[in-house]
Amino acid sequence: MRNAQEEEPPDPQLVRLDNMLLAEGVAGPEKGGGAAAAVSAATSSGGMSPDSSLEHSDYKSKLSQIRNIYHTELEKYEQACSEFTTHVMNLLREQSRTRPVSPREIERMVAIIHRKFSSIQTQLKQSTCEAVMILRSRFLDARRKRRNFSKQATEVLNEYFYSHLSNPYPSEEAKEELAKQCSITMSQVSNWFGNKRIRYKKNIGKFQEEANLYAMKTALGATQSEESPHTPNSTG
DNA sequence: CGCCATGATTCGCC
DNA sequence: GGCGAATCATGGCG
Repeated sequence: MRNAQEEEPPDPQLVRLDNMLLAEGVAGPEKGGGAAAAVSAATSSGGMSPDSSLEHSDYKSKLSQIRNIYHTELEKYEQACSEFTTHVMNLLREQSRTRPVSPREIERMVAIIHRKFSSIQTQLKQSTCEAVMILRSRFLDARRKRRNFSKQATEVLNEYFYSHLSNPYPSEEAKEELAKQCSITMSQVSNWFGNKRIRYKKNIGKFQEEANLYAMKTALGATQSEESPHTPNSTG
């Protein structure tokens, strides 16, 4: 305890950890709001599939589990820190009967103790962050759970894309309609069109066959304007 | 298993 | 906030 005397600025690593725990709703003020905010932040761009509410609540319960552990541990450390501090103060008080103890020395001791305990807290924060990251990658990274859309959904999307090939940018209303028809979210519709536009542009030749197919389909749909029960086309 | 298709995410731009 | 581009990670087929 004699060394480590120099004043260190706030550890950027620690600040980073604090920010992250706050963002994840682990270190936030209260339970419900924090976790919900973290989830909504994590799903801001990619909509979650509608059937993921079960996994979603699973995620929330696991996150609050992590949160509880974090808080009890943190509280334990803080309590231990203050207990140890008063203990050392008592020792110093005893020593002051036999030798001079300057206020500066007391100050220094307290600072050293706090530094030690805060380094322990940093470890706690680090492992908590790690746990949250693992949880997130398991539950919220939709890339790990990608499922191809149904053939019918892809058909609906392709029909729109190729019949609006000159301007394949569906409006909000159109996206909503497509999402409803395909039983997917609007974010997924946006993702699909984003991917489709860039991939179509990159290699128009590869999509020529597909383009012709859907051009023909819409042409047929326009002339027939009705579909018989057994034809596989679904121009609606 | 290797390869490509595909849905989702990230980053930079406006 | 939406978009293009690059990238990630999985699905699916041979």
